[in-house]
Amino acid sequence: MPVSQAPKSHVGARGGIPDATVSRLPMYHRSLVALSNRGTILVSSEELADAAGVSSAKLRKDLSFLGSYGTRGVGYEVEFLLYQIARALGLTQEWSVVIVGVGNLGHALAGYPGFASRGFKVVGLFDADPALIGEEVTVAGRAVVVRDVKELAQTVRSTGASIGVIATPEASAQQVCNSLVAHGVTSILNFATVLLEVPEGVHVRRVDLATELQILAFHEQRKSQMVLAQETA
Amino acid sequence: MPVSQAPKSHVGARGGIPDATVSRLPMYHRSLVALSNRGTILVSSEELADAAGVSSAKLRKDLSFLGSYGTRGVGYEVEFLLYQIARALGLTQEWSVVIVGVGNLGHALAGYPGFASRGFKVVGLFDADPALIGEEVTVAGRAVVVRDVKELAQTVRSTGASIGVIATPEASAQQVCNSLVAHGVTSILNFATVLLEVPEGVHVRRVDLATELQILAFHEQRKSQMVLAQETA
DNA sequence: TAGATTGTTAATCGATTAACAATC
DNA sequence: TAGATTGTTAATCGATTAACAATC
Repeated sequence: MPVSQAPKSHVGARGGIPDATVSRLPMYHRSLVALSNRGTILVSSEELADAAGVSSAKLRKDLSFLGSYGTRGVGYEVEFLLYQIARALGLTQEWSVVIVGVGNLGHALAGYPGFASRGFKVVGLFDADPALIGEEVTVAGRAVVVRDVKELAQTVRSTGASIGVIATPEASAQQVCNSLVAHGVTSILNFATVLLEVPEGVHVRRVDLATELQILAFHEQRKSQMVLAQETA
Repeated sequence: MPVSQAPKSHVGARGGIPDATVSRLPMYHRSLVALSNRGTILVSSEELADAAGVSSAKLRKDLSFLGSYGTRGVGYEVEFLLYQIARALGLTQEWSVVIVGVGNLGHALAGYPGFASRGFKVVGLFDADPALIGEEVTVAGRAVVVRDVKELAQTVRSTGASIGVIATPEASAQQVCNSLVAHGVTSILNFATVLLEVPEGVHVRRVDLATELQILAFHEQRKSQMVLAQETA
């Protein structure tokens, strides 16, 4: 009884790109940019998968969710596929971003060259520390002045920024988050250790440096245990 | 025909903790530390799951891979569970870490308070820039001097550091990685955009700020598309 | 004993993979 | 036509979830 027609197509078809696939699209995008810079015209799924560090089967499956952008027996046109992935990710439009917290991490983020090249425009830098307010930070060649976090509302409203980055100490993260959300930000990248409470519809991604190190430690420990087990055996 | 006995138990049983579970252990650890600081003695799976932002079923399933550390009808002892998770993650031992690349990001990492409190000791800071070499950076109350990346080998050997953090520009990342691996580092946290080539047995985790922002942009775009679709309908 | 909560089971779901038909 | 490579299928695998028996 083949009843497997409707259920899967609901997810796989129009619009619904699996999370696992979305998380790999930036890698494909980056690999294609590198190929493009080298002047490569065509690329096979095998070559691109190699560059991105995945299997060719996975790559083809992933791309199939975006559409049918290759040519059988030939491969993919680099520029065309690059555009299609950029479009799927939303990189063909400009996104206004505000960064709250301009300590070392905030500085690192503001100076990150990967932002501007992918359509992210830092329209505001904010901090609560008077020592930092007024400082000029060079972001993608433009000078951006660090402003008081109290002026956040105005900037978010006037620029229509929909993405906010929180790089503050833990203690102020939730408060900053509330303020961002209240003024129209609906996507937040959180570098603070706390789990943010947000209303439904607001998307939060948390990047925690300690988490990454801890996972690394776990694997490191497992290695030494394996060595020990071998010695015992 | 119930043949499902051996296959699953191979992964679920001794030692083999699923990747998805490992990735959540740091969150549980953090939540337990918070509870411990508040003086909480006992916690139920429901409460802890809430604090960590997961379902109680998922939490109990995750914890069951570590062992049976709760009491039915009662809950989990905070201090005991905290220790067990720390032990599983390898946080009961000290890990020596070297950080290569002491720009804004490297500074942010070195100054990150979450390192020392979880047993990570920064034993070396390295850079290739003469302007940075010699600078004293305060790491967990100790002064650590930034040294020339050429002296990396000596420090890794003498301290037995097994974890390396790469916060260099893209161009030097692979070279630094090779050097780390050559001198005994077997786990690497990579903040550079490139995909590092490493020999088998070396564990690499990559954290890419641009990737995170791109995934955020994807979801943000999907929201606006949904709004558009609603308006059309 | 009655109430509470864990640890485990089994069903479901989503992601991965290998194989290959479609097609350039 | 022969060779190459995509896009899709179907099988497998791992993760999630709800329900509940075990047990404090």
